[in-house]
Amino acid sequence: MADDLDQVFAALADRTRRAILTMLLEDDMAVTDVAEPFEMSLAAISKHLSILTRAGLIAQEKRGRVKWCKLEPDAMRTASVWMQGFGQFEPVNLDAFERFLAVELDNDAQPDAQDL
Amino acid sequence: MADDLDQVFAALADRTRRAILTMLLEDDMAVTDVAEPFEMSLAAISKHLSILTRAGLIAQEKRGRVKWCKLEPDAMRTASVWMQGFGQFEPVNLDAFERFLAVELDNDAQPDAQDL
DNA sequence: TTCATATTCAACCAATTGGTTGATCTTTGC
DNA sequence: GCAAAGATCAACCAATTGGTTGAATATGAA
Repeated sequence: MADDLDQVFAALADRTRRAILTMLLEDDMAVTDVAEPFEMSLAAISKHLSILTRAGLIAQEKRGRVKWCKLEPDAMRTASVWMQGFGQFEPVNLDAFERFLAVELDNDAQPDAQDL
Repeated sequence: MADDLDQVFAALADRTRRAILTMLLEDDMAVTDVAEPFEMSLAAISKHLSILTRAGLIAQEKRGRVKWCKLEPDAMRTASVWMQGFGQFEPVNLDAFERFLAVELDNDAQPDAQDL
């Protein structure tokens, strides 16, 4: 029922899942390692990961007993193109992104610190 | 609790709301006119519009008894920048966008046709 | 074989979402 | 003043979401 954009935007509309994507930007990770920084059960993270997978934002590949998660950056393109139609955003401002990313990493990927 | 990105992405994760934004791309509209193409109560559209407003994606201004809705394209910039960090998207491909928009207009803004 | 590790499944729960209907409020036109 | 139009509010409902816990299912290591 829900189209691709529904799933991509819905997947992105959660702080935990965005933090996961940001972590995966650095490197591929196993499910347990993805879960480590969060104050939340492994099962919850597992659910988040399947939502991200269904949206096509990540891919999961099982090797042995470990399931590796890696970013699928292509999946965001359609959504990104959709959004760009609504403003004349200057072509990728990487500086702005780097600054934003730093903040996101502080706020999201270290829930212990933010929840005080 | 939910930060700005939460609200923007959550607002975009709904076909009806995306259709509304697409309609507003053409021109500012009154609430009743926004509601007209949808098979849904005015109250439902009113809720969608307040979600879009809370997310900062549109602004509503009351003139007389009519409330005008207009796009606030700036609000999407932060989200767009966030997304662009995950892929090396070629600088705005307007052709692709135009094609995509045509499809969105057919599928979303004319629910009668799509629901057959 | 046996034990531990990696991950998911299943059932449950509270909160949120997207919709409805009917009442309400404000503004306009006669 | 009064009725109609524009829009929201309030109460409700079913479905979904984001989390929990405990059991189940691999797989790897000893």
